[in-house]
Amino acid sequence: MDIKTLCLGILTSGEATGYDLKKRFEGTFSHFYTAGYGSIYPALADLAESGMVTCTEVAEQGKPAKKIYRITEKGTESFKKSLGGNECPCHKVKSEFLAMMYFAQFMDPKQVSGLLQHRLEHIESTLDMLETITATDSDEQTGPAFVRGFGETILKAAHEYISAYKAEQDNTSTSGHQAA
Amino acid sequence: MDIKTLCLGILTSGEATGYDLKKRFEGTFSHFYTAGYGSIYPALADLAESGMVTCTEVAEQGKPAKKIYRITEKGTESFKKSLGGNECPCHKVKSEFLAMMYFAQFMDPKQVSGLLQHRLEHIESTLDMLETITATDSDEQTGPAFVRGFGETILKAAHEYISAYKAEQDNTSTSGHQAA
DNA sequence: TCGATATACTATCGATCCGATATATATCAA
DNA sequence: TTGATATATATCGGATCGATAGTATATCGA
Repeated sequence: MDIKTLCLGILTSGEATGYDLKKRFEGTFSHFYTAGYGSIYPALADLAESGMVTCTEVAEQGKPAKKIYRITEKGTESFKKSLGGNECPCHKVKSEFLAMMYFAQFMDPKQVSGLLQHRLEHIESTLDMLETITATDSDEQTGPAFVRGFGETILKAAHEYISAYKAEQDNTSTSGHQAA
Repeated sequence: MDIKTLCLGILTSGEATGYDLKKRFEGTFSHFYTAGYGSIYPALADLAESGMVTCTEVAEQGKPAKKIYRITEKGTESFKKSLGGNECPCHKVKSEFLAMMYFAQFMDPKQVSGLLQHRLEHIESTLDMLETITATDSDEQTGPAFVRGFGETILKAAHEYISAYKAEQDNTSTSGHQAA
């Protein structure tokens, strides 16, 4: 499931511009997939070239021309095929946060606490975003619902774990000494 | 926290070859960071060139020569500095699994069930690995303990969520119709 | 004893991808 | 009027990664 395939998948639910796709990646998708313009535009160009999507340029007053992409029948076929083929889709986590935490012994407690706090806030804002989407989108398909629920479950578990650890840590370090 | 920094960090706990580092990435680190030889060897070469590590080539009977890397004082300094600097370490998930599940409506229930099953097994084996490590490593530092605990928590939450969904799904699809 | 497979160790290439950046305009707030 | 912010395009250089290759030993089953 590379970016090209994923873009194709999103386009099955309706036409979109590159900009629109980016919005999607910043929203519902942000908790399990990231993609910037540097990936999206080349992907769309490739898809257009191989006939998976059509591109219609629409001139607009004052604004730069839009390029609206629509999936073709060939594109839909190809998308379904790539869903069926590949047996073992990977699930990768690349966390600089955990990498840093692994070396917590090299940091002072205040910094560690800040790191944890920062992560907690990030988790909270992602959860808020997921909730907003749920409230808005009333007729959610089973797939998107599963993925959103997965995100919520994992984020809540992470939040709880980090909170508990942080509380313990903050207690230990304040009772023992006074920092500069 | 790029691969170079991370390799440097691992080397703070003792000398290692590129092969050793790969083993580390396949073990404790696998649930939050991945790195292959294509990243590790160039990283080590860079680190050696900039004086962060030294490289000692040791000829061995029958086997190819080992290159043992050791962190220098400059390297240790640099590592601590990079831990202190950067404010916002990211935590990214890139999941082909969730990307596919998002489009579950395009797949037949059997395939979805297989996908979920496969993921469950993968989670189970990762959990087993983490447990084995805990059992082996008796004096675990706070950092590694936090990271391992984080992994266990998240993996267990994911397992529970997927199991519950799968059970429900398998029930619905078998009672309703007979597949070809 | 032959071939397969695993372990130990090195290394690189091509493809992919991604962050940062540039360009343009319109609107909204200070 | 200055400067954010939103809409929309696009690309480049660099990071990274998966796959692959090479070399030697040891074990294990047929």
